[in-house]
Amino acid sequence: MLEKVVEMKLTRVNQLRSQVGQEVRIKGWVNTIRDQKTMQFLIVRDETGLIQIANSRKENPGLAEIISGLTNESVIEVVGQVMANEAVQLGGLEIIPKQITVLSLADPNLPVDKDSSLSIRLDWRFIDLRRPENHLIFQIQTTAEHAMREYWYQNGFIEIHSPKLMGSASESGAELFSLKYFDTTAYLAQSPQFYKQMAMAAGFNRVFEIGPVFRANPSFTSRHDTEFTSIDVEISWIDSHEEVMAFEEQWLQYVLKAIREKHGAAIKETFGVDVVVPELPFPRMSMEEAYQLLDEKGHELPEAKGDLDPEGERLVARHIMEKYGHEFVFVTDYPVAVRPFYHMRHEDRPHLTKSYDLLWKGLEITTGAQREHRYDILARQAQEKGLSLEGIDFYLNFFKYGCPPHGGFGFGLTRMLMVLLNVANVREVTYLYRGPNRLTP
RNA sequence: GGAGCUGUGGUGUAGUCGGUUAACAUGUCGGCCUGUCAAGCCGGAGAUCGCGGGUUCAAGUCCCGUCAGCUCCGCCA
Repeated sequence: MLEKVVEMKLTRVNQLRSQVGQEVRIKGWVNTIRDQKTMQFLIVRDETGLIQIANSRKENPGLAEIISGLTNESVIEVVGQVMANEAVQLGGLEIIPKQITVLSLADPNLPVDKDSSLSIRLDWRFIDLRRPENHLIFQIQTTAEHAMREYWYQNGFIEIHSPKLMGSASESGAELFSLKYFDTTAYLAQSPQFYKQMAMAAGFNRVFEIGPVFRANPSFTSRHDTEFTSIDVEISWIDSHEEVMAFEEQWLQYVLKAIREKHGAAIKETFGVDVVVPELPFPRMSMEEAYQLLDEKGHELPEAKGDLDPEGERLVARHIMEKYGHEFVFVTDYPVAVRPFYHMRHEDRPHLTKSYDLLWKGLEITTGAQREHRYDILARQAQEKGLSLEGIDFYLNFFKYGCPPHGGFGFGLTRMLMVLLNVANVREVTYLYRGPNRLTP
């Protein structure tokens, strides 16, 4: 008899409705204990939902003792009969237990709860992540990445995995983490930029990578971290950055459609956000136009010549929403001064790059551009930016032996989730956050 | 790197112009309770108020320093 029980198939909580009257076996966490004199109630939680377990002390004193010894968040196995019961507010279902096994007894003094500060919740991230809304976040992330890959796959992209250990910097600007590497120094990649461009020189035509990047910036904001997942795309045979934007908007539309179909209702219920599948094309606004707009709106322009400050980005986004009813906007043609050396410049306006940023609800989620693929021009632009050619020799070589015109973009995965779900901090949507003051857990 | 705010039992908070045993909720522990469902009721334990220094007869409460957290700016995805 006992052996038969042990062999019984595991049922997930969300399948119990179809098992009324049947004997089932479930496993999960103890969510709530209501231990009364005659009746005992447990709420057990698994990844799919909550179910009440109801035990009569008189009828089953042995189980009563086990239940009285339970603690919240303990992991148990319950074998029993599923009963429909209108009186049960939790879905009208309950299990009358026959056997309860404690698989992992939890210390009753939990160090966090859902109302704890973000910092404490991050200290105890594995407990915090048990909450269904956190499961949802990572289910959405999974759907997003899956849809991205589907789209790439359907469009002939090749996936690459570029090294994260590098012998030199890939881009100026963002600072690098350095580490001891045998008898020399290595750097953690702050971007797969150079290596995805290498794939263009290698004739891969179209590539993508989803991978970690590292930035040694002491950034104390709600949208920065020192390690994050970057989504990178690079495309050959383009004539301008417009083609990169055209790709990105179609790709994003596909991804958001998938997210809306699969999680739209849950996102609405849990985060109160309507997932909008964006219409094509996304609105575009040149940096010059953006500056004019901000000037008209009386926004004091930042000293940094030619870039938008966060407030400026929000104002532009609001304007686009009012005028076009669109959540996205491509801001294009950034001045040379605020862009890296490898961005191609406009032939007729050499002070402007063929580049763009994508803002979603006022937050920057992408930087893209057509790259400069002509060796001499690229080397000259690098020198103008004060880079030593020896340091990027390996990179410049990509353009020396025949390289297609190409362009691409980098996209922040957690920033996308943050904006999608309207959460205030990237740490909430990052599995394990890394920042200037956090290296654990 | 710059600016601001915050730092009180496990967790979340209150603490009024500085004044005697630091309060409340929740969790936890014990007891009670014939089906609960954010269970309820009674009782207990638990904080020397981030840390260091100062002002004062007296400091959680004021000042300085320091550390930590958060937010914004800079940097960027």
